[in-house]
Amino acid sequence: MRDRTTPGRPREFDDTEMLRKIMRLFWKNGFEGVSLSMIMKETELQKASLYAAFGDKRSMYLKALGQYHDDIVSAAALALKDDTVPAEQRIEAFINAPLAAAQKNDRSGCFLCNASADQSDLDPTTKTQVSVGFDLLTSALTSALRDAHPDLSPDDIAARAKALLAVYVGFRILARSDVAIDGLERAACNVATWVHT
Amino acid sequence: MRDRTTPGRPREFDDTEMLRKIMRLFWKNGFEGVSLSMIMKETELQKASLYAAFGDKRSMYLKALGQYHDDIVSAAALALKDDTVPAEQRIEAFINAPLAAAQKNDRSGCFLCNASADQSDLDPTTKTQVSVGFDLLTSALTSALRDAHPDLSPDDIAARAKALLAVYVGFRILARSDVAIDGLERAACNVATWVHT
DNA sequence: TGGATTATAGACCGATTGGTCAAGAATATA
DNA sequence: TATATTCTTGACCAATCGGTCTATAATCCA
Repeated sequence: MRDRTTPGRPREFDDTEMLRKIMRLFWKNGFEGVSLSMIMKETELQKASLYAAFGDKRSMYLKALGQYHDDIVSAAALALKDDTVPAEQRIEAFINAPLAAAQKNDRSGCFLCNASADQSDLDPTTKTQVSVGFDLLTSALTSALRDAHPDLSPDDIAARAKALLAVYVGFRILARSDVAIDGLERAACNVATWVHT
Repeated sequence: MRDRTTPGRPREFDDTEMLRKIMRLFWKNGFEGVSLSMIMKETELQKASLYAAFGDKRSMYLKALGQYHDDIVSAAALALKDDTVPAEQRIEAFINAPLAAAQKNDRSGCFLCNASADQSDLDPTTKTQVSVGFDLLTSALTSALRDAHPDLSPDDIAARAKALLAVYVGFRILARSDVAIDGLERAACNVATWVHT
């Protein structure tokens, strides 16, 4: 809820909660694949309330992307930096997450990846917001790799981090259509050996 | 043009040529991001002609995806199997293609990857068609890897092929939003060392 | 209690969506 | 030349699109 010392009629819904519902819609269907009427149905809010709270469709999308950043990307980055877990194990978990989700028949993929494919070339604001997300993951991967291989040069670390991010993104996209998850699993094991050396 | 012994008024346009224009639209904007009026403008055809030739919007999309398969994916697969070029060089060229395109400021990415992110979870026919494309690339990568490492087991080869495909797809998606291409380039060098050992 | 302020409900808007239809134009065959 | 067949044109369709507006309801502060 919002600050309850504000004058006027209080908002009857929780902004963040509604943003999460909107997020799931855009995540699954892309920007153009979501209509205002879908959002109204999902949130059970009237159009005017949505506009008053979040602005037009584009800024709903961007705010939904921001929510994904706060909820999902940040958590993934934190997990990658959690030094109570062995570094290599953290990285493996990150790389395996897309396959684990697919095995649970969750084919929604990664909103960041979907948005990059869907809107980054069309809307500059989306592009920068997606970049920020990828940058956060890159820096988290970097710090995990540094823990795993203190001997490697910063350049090597950076290159490996980007390569691992590419594998992650690739898995996310492939898992959306590739039915043969087990094939990807063996690929993940292969990547794991790259990480270990 | 089509068979000229058909009765009736002859078609005034080349199907494949128009399909390529439609392909570029869907490639860049996704399924919902393209309207019939955009297609009419791009092809300079009337709506009814488009429907008569290609069916409704969904089958235009699928036919456009098929055209991408015939034009682009097949060519990439052939290049990967071209044994007049050293196997490792073929693979490197494949992995570098996304970055080379991005450097030329071509951020359209890969239609297959975009379609996987955009429509695979929504339309089963798209999903299988995308899978077919990815399968072709996988088998081409497999044969290149076999040439490069005749000593490796088929399982190892298969795992590496999928991992490389994931890197390729990841690069394609990242290049759509990631401005720092040089960072990805060092990552590609890193992947190259994986290929060589 | 009485403004001032903010939120909700739902009618309303022009524009655009994907898709169809009827009429005419261009070809092949007979 | 007549007819059957196919293609092109452009009007036309209901439905939906994103977005706005007005009236009313609910709250805060004085």
